[in-house]
Amino acid sequence: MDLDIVEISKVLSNQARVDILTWLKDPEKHFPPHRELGHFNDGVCVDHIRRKAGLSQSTISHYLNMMYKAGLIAPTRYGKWTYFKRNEETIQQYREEINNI
Amino acid sequence: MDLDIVEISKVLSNQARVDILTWLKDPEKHFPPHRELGHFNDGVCVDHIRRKAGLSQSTISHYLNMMYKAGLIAPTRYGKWTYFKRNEETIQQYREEINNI
DNA sequence: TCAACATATCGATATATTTCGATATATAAT
DNA sequence: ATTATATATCGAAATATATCGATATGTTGA
Repeated sequence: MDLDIVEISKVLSNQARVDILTWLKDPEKHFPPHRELGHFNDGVCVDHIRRKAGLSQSTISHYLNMMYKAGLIAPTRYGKWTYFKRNEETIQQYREEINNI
Repeated sequence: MDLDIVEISKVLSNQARVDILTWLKDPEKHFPPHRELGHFNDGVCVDHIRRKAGLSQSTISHYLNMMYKAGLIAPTRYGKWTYFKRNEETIQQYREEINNI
């Protein structure tokens, strides 16, 4: 699992994606509760992220997918909802790479 | 001095620029000595970086300029040579920002 | 002053990213 | 079955980035 620092840096080259990543750090603070789920254990649903970011649904879906492919977030599907939460392991690995840069 | 995390991430979104930054960490290891200057106290001249990276002179100049504008490196001019060295302060600030992400 | 050299800037083209609306897919509710 | 809802994918246009060769600028040395 060698981290691709360039790929992760591309994710972080966009303010909306940086915002999403930091919002997901503390969902209670940044998002309304999920109606169907009483918690944020698996992260936040795409629609909440879309509303908060103010971007189109397709753009958000695309951003989340690239963040997922870079290993920064992980999806969980419950019925028709997809929840995304941070993948702290990759984030920590990126921190360590940056510490060596 | 609020660090622009997006701007710095853009710099790091390219392998050649990441390489340059890491090479500059240990010039003795990565570059031949300067003919006119017996040291790397002010960093490494553009032409050495160009040779090592294998990119055109204009591309290297452009990269170094964007790295400079992001605050990651600092130039020193001696005669016709420009030497670039790392700006550890900004690099450290970026590390700290990433630690909070 | 002039030629040679190091670097910066300009202009151009190819590729990548951003962002959207439209459409497809999957699930849930009626 | 049909409709409504959530998300994903597709196709496209606008903008940005990558990268080069050519040219300009500044400096040194003959």
